[in-house]
Amino acid sequence: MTSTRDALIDAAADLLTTGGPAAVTLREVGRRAGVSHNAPYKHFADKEELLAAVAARDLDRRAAATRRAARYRPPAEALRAMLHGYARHAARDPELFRLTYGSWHDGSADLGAAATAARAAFVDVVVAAQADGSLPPGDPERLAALMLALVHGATDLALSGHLARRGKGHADPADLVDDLLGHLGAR
Amino acid sequence: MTSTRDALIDAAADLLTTGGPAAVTLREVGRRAGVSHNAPYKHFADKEELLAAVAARDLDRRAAATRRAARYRPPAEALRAMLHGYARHAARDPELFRLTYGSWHDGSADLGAAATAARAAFVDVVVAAQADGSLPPGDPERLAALMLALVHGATDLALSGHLARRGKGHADPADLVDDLLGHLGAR
DNA sequence: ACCTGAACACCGTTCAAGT
DNA sequence: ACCTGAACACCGTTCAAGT
Repeated sequence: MTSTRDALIDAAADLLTTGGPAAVTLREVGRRAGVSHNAPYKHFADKEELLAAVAARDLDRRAAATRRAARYRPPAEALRAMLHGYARHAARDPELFRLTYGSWHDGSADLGAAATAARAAFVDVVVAAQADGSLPPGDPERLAALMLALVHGATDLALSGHLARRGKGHADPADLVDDLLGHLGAR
Repeated sequence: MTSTRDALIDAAADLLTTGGPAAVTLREVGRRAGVSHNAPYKHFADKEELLAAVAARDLDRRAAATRRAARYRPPAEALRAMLHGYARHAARDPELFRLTYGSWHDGSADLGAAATAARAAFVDVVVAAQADGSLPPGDPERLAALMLALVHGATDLALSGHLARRGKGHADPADLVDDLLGHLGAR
């Protein structure tokens, strides 16, 4: 049993993934959800709030995937898996990635909570990696921010074509993650 | 003497900076440039191409500012100044930053050339910093990519509110740049 | 409480025409 | 070569009304 609200979020996410932001029209969202073109206004204040709900759902799923990547693995390995997973997810659905980490939707408390939860899952593994000596000491939140910023930036630059594409300078986001972990002394 | 084309680019950049992407309408761009609402089509194939021209101009200016930041300074200091300048520029004009590094405008060869030039200016300083021992050896383009990805990611996450805002985990993009340089052993 | 259909203002783009 | 004004299709949003 999916509520109309969930059907609207599904439809919006599908349209975004398939056709980019321009394809997400409330008219088409309504049509796919089997309701009229302005039924969305009974569930969301406006289009931006609908998109914020799509982003919040993506963040929730990422946080879950991040925690899964950490299970049954030594911290250093879990760390690498989480960061690689971040880049892989973005490469698989660039439009959704851009929405989720795009311009901030102030209206949504859900989004803020989901973002905090996703970050917390990552910080936990950083703490564990520091405890077993595979990451240097220091404020774990700040070290986590360093790694998240790196993987986010590498991913975003790769998507927009601002990373050298070929030749000796070529590097995937995953390569840059490995470079950073190497410089940090993670084993 | 500014051509109509330059006036259109100016108007579009102004509107973007002031009111975000939604404020950039061809009608208002034309009005500010003193022409009709579809005169832009005589200079650009469509709206996207106009925005690509705005982005290319921004990249050119950044490349120039990056080279300026490197003059009369030891490499390690120049490096830090360039990276801090990157973050500062983005904080000063977030909308322009998002446009320039946002979804790729395939149509524009100018944009690709401008992006390559901006990157090259940075790589030169990395090479100099490696030569005087303030950066570790290795492929300079790849090391440059690591630093650019970090400052880009930190900046983008800060703009979208995905970086911890307060408390012990708080870190500016500039702080994360310094952290990375510290881990790389830059003096 | 949730939904519909008509309507409004606005936008990107096209086209025929002007100089 | 560059520009204008009218027109078209489309979109987000509002509103009065229905169950």
